[in-house]
Amino acid sequence: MARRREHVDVDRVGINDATLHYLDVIYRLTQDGQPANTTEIAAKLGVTPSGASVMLRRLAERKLVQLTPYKGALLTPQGQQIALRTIRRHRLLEMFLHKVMGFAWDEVDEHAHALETVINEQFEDRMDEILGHPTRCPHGHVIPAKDGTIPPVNDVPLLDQPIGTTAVIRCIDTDNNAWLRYFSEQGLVPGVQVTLRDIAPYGGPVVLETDNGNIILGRNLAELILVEVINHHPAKS
Amino acid sequence: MARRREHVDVDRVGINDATLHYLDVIYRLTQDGQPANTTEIAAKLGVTPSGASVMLRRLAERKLVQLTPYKGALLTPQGQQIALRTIRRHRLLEMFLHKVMGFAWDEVDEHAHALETVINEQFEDRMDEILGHPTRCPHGHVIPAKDGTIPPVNDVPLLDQPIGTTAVIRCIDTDNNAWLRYFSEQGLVPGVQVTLRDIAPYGGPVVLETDNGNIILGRNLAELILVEVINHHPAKS
DNA sequence: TGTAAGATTTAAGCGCAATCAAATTTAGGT
DNA sequence: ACCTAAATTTGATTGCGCTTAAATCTTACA
Repeated sequence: MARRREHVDVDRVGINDATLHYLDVIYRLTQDGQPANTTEIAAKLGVTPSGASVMLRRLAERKLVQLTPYKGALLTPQGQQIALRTIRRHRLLEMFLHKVMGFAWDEVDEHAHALETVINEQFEDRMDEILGHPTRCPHGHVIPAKDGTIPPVNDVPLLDQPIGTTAVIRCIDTDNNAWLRYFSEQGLVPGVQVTLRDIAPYGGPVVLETDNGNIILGRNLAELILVEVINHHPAKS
Repeated sequence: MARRREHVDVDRVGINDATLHYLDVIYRLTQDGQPANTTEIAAKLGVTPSGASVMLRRLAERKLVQLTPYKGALLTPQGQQIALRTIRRHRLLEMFLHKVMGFAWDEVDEHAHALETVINEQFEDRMDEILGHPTRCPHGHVIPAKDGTIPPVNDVPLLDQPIGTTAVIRCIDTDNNAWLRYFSEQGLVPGVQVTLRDIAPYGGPVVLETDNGNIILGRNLAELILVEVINHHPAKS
């Protein structure tokens, strides 16, 4: 009989807080295809490298992580499945906290982090339904499906586009709350249309045109903006 | 300088999950003024009596519990303050889960229990505001104020009233989910008006009149109904 | 190629909340 | 007053995630 794609039972006992946070961090650090360093993982989790090293061995014994000693850690398919489920819950929570509870988009990460490991499938499904099955978190990160599938997106960095490009912001790719607050104060949030007017040389500032006038942004912030391009050579009106 | 009534900082580090659950359970078991037994506490928490015994000693060392060995445990004022804060969060969560998220009233306790120890003051305040500062949970239990004050209520057991009494249901005083589901199926929820028509002798059933006709209820269920009396001798209309 | 710096792992131990088994205290009935 | 049953505490141990300190591996560079 054909084996239908199933989602893992991440609510089963034996997978606890700490495990979920490790898998979450390792997932994010291995997005580039490279194994995650012990020290990097430890730093993200706020523990010492030796503590992380021990924990990584345990995760490897549980077949959640593929560990090459002294080289780094990757997630096994099973570990990735669980990580994606936690990330799904995190991003659904962020959306819920923002849209339903009215928290600012720079406040939601903290709350979502605390809640992501204690809610269960029923809670997850309820949020999903209330929100109308959203595909993105408030910052624009894509929400993985329950089966671990990642809906396709074609977000591209705004700064990779030629001057004159008009595009719609799809994601502000940072977890720095101060920066997020600044972005929203400038009106730079997903869904807003911008035109790239200038990129000053040698890491200089970037000028964006919006419906509310021009915005000058430092390069480090501007490169966090991911967009969907509308046209590269806007006709003069 | 006059010392204003302050609420404790229950989010401070050093008070963890387990502690909060113990204080919560002890609070409920000591509502009658009697110390809580080690075995009772252990049963409510799903641990062995020996485990509870050790934990109680630790809580006593931290001055959260007043422990008399072999006799039982009471909460200190500080322990009570923390317990009430947890209970406040639990009942606000129940209200939130029911009113905002649409969970049935027999589903909310489970979710609230998982969440009550991980949300913080900001989350608590946000729920309180969204809900319009409710004073009761969906089952009718009163929600303690942030400073540990308990709003006055004058709920009385329906079965303590004489036959013929008309009253409004204020609380269904049980945490048995199956019973709760049955109550709501019968339309017996807080706010509903009922008239006590009969109490059969020797622990027999009870007859209640509602807007939707008569309801016959087992004694054990009927005695869980707390009410506010409207009149003891209703005039025939 | 040797070596030093940095990253990583091992070793020993801690704190917490459990467990089981054994010892102890309490309370009730004759 | 005694003796037994039930409740409770103590003692020894476990699992987990963490710590610091010491040992070991890797890498880059002179």
